[in-house]
Amino acid sequence: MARLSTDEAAALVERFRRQLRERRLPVTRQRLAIAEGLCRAEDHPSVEELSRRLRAKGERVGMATVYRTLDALVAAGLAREHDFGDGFKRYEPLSREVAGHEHLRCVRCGRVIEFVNDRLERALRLTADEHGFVYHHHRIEIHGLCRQCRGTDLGGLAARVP
Amino acid sequence: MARLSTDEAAALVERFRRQLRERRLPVTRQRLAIAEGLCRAEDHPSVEELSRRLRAKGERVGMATVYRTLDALVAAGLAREHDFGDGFKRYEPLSREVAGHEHLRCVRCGRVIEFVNDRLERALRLTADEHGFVYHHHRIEIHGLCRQCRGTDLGGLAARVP
DNA sequence: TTACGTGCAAAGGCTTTGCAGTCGG
DNA sequence: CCGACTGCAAAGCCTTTGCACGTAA
Repeated sequence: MARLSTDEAAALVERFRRQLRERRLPVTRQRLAIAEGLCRAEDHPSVEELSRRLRAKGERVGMATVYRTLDALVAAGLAREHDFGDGFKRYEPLSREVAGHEHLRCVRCGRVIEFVNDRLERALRLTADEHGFVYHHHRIEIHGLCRQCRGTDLGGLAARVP
Repeated sequence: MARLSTDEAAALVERFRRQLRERRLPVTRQRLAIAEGLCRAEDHPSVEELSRRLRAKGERVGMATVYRTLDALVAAGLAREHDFGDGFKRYEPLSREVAGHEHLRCVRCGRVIEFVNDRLERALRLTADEHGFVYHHHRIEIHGLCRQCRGTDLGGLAARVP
């Protein structure tokens, strides 16, 4: 969930550090910087964006390392990967304390906000079961025009054939 | 919806043809072939796959044209675009007669099956509204292991840190 | 010291674009 | 005939990979 408390963020980084140590893998400055950068995020940054923020803080980290570390965080269950159809992936920290949540995205400005609806989630698990599937995960996104953008939009999204 | 009846498929192609004529745009052999190829599909083909099927039928159509025509079909509201996270987009014909539907995808073999749940859809519209969004569209996907694949899987998807 | 990580640049995979030739209306 | 389309190849974007060097343990 974006916007972790300071404690949650610290705990998440600590878990990452522990996982690395347990596996006898080097805990590098870069890995910690990336994990911390992600945990501090209040939104769902892309690799590019996260990289930019680290650079702004004076951290020198190559893009490839950001990609590799985010993959590791996702594999470790400490981060979540999203593709909202912007043409690139976005990431968010995944705290144990915080329940699963879904996303509402503005088609105009790209703003993403979160919401929780347990009933929805239960319904999806049930549906998977009804069709003989073993549930793994799901994806729910609502795309629309946010409050700030609705005034601006004048129907420019009408269907058109090139 | 994949698996359109012959009538629905013909109607969809006819609507495409009409839209083109109305806009004084050329109705080309390629465009019709692509529209028909998509309407005949029983699944959710990628550009690559659709292209391959056309070629198999003896239709010579360049990839760029397939991309451009699918964009046109989507913009015209006659097709739907999906990104199930395979690294490429997939398309399906969108018939007026058929209700909206969601997708259930096998994480192992990629098979996609469809289901309808009006209650879910209403809940999403309501949620958008509650957050001050003007609803545009949504996305619901369930990822799991299908009946055929569940026997094969032995937990090889466990989290791991590289 | 040694195995793994890092950074850079090159390579990949899908999609878009530029342009000369072609064709529908 | 004219404007739009097509096909090819080149370019674009995001992401992954190869490799020499650096560094945590």
